[in-house]
Amino acid sequence: MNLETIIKELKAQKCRITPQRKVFLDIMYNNQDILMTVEELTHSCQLFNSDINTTTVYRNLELLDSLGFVYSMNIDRQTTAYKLICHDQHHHHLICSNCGKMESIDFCPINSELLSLINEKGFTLGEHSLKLFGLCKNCSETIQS
Amino acid sequence: MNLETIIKELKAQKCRITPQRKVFLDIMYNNQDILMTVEELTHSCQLFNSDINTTTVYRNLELLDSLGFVYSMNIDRQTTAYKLICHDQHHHHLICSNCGKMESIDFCPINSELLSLINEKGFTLGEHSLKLFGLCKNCSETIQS
DNA sequence: ATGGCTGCAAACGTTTTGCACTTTT
DNA sequence: AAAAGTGCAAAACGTTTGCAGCCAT
Repeated sequence: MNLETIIKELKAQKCRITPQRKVFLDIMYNNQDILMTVEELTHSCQLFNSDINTTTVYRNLELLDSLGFVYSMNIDRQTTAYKLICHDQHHHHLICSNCGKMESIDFCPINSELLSLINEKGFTLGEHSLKLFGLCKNCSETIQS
Repeated sequence: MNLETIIKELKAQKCRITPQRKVFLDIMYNNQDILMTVEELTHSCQLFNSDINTTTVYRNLELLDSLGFVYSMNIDRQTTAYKLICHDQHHHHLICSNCGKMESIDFCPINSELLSLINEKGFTLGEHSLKLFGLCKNCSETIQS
């Protein structure tokens, strides 16, 4: 899914593409592999448009979130980080415990053995996600040196 | 892993087992399948000991967290929920999107196909977690009626 | 011209901290 | 007796909201 698709969806919702929003969307799109805090997002946006306010970042995050375009997680006790969800298709991930980078993998764990196990439990399967934590190539090299 | 093991570990860290802490640990242990907010934890603790303060709950959560015994997640934009991590062995989970209940499954997705894929990417595997979201038996029956 | 978007400042709710006191060891 | 834990109140922090003005459509 590309940026144009997201912008099209926003326009369909009667949202306007202001300069601030455009910069925000660019930043989110260009960093779709990493989790970013509100502070980092604001700072990155300000490199392109000095008029962007933290409040605006929050409001734009909320907007994207309401359309299901945002994935967020606590990175520590009082910091939440965000990233864009650009699901071309369904994917599972390698996640670097050091830098937070997510890399998609072309592998799905759902097989017949698992499905029959789920059935036995009376569980109705919805979304699923396989997350493999560890160190990405880059970080494991950096940390060792 | 049982409660005694956790208490033993706490004592090894020179922590004291006060009445408040004991109640807190009991509550965490007895609710290890569900995510609980600080408010819920405090309220539950107060049913057993009216002297437990929110601050104490926070401090005990932090203590357990520092020993790696706590799993936490944002359940909405401004609420975090916690649960005890009692890993007898490594486990994967069915998670009910409605009630938050986690049920362990005896299945692991790591196989040779996946391992060679990870190797190709230069990724160093650490922890991994398969989460299957959906509705537990109980909730799917309740919701349909 | 309209209605959505923004920045600012103030408000809000959760989490943390300082301190005096109590309790476990 | 010493060290750790507690409750309370205050502080700190991230996030949200109200409002007046601005700007994309």
